Order: sequence, then structure tokens, then C-alpha cells
Amino acid sequence: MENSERRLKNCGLKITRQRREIIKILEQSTRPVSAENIFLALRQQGGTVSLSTVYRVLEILVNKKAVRRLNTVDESGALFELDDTHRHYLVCLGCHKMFPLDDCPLETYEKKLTCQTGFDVTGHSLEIYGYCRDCCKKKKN
Amino acid sequence: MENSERRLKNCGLKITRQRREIIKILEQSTRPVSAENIFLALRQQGGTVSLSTVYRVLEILVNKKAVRRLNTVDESGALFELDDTHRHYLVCLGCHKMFPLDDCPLETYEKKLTCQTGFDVTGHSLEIYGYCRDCCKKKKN
DNA sequence: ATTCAAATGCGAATAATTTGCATTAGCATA
DNA sequence: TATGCTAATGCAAATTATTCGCATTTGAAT
Repeated sequence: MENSERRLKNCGLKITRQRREIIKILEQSTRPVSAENIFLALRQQGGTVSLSTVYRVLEILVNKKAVRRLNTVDESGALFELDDTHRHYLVCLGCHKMFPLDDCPLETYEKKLTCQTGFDVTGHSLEIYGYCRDCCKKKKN
Repeated sequence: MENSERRLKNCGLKITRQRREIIKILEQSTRPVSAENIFLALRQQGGTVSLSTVYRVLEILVNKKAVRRLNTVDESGALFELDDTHRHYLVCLGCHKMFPLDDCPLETYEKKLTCQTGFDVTGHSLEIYGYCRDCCKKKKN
């Protein structure tokens, strides 16, 4: 069984060609991708998946916590990535590239918070933005 | 001169009734509000401002750094608040209330990051979510 | 008071996402 | 392996949030 199929099984979802293909795109991406990107990537490689199916599959996977949805300051729409590991990005406002951070700066903070406030923290979204080294250079020139 | 007018002056913007009213709503709100909320609030109190003007004024104020735009995990659209102080929220996924945090957990982290990566950090978006005390109780019952 | 660019209102346009419904296809079972 | 039922898909239309074009109005500088 392929990896994509295993993921679907783990979520208790039916295995379909479309779902496999969408998951494969996510597995191949080194950066978060939009629903549209997935749709276009699949179309390019000859597959046929409708955009609404892409959205529907992503929604299901997000609910199952197999995929994470990001709202970036930068982009108009949402981006998606596999939720294998907790991760944050440095987002460059110049070139729009996203650079993953090595660690999450909030782990200890959240524990403290839960104790202090009684708020049951289930997660967070964090995005740090600015200008990458290349774009800093360009700005100076 | 009223506060709202002073804010506009500080931004170098022309003072208009609509802008004053929009800023007043922001000043009165204890929580971030949507463009639609502002529009409705003004309509209720008899004012007349078009929704497109609300969006336009907010956009200008965001560019002038007088207003901050938030994309919450929770809401479909964007929320806005005055950018007087840097602030983050605990967002309750049950009742959708937003509870401001006392401090920003990222200040020292960002400095470290700038040194280590050469990425010029200009800002960040952070939102911590989960369930407030009341909603935790409700879930248990 | 006059002038003129900038701001506003309105409705139409756009972009991202969702939904309804008819058709198709997994997969459990006979 | 064939059959049947439900869930998944495709398509087009609907929604939602936001932006834009253009005619009209209005602040504020003179």
C-alpha cells in the first residue's frame, strides 16, 4: 500500500484516485500549497480532479488533522500542508518564499499559559514575516 | 480636536465624517471587529457610510500602521483593531470570544532569529486558540 | 467664496470557496 | 466475481468577502 493510501486509512477514509493524487502533491511539496496549485499541478500531470473536489478533500483532511490550513499575511487565499510535524515559517514579504523554522518558540509558553489562565490551549498559528537575505540586498541596491 | 481627528492628522489624512466615525467604532471596541461589523454599527446609530468606504478607510489605515488587520482561524473574514499597542489573543473555538494576552512571547525570540538567520523580521502574527473556562465546563456537562 | 484633488457612494466585478444535484465508483457482501 | 448501497465526484451555479470604476460630493488650501 502506498503512503497516500495509508494516510487515508489512518483517517478512516475511503481510498479514491483523487484523494491519493491530492495527498501525493502535498507529500511532494516542500512548501505549503494552495487549493488552486494542487488543482493545476494535477491537471499538468494529466490527472483530472475538479477544483471543488480539491477543496472538499482538503477540508476533510483538515478536520481529520492530517492536513493543516495556513492563512498567511501575504497570500490572498489559504495554503495547505501535511500536518506531520508542527512547524512555522519565516515569510518573506518581498519574494513570498516561506522558510521553515527549526523549532516552535511557544511550547513552554503555552504550558505556562494554560496554568495561569485556565484556558485550554489546543493550538496556535504563528507566522513571522519580514525580508529574506536576498530581498534585503535588493532593497538596498 | 477629537481623538479620531488627531489620529487622522497623525497619518496625514484628510478628516471626513466617515473616517471619524469608523475610527470611533474602533476606539469603542474592546475586541477586533470586521468591516461588516463597523458598517452595521454605524448604520444602527443612524450614520451613513457605505461598506466600500469602510473597506477603503481600513485599508488606508492599515497601510499607515494605524490599524492592524488580523486573520483569525475562527472567522471567515478579516478583523481590524487600532494598532496602538502590540497585542495577541487567546481565541475560544467554542464561543469565539477573544481574550487579550498580557505580553508578547516573541520579543526576545525574534531578536535571536534576526541574528541567526539574517532574515530581517518586521513583524509576526500569532493567535493561540483553544477553549475558554466557560466553554470547557460546557463541554464536560 | 472658489477651486480642485481626494473621498465617497453605488453598483458591478472579482476571487476564493461552498453547495446542490445528477452521476460515478469504492468496497462490503452475497 | 457480480451486485447494491453509500459516499465521493464533477459541473455549474451560489455565496461570501472584498475590490474597482465612475459619477458626485466634500474637505481644506487659497
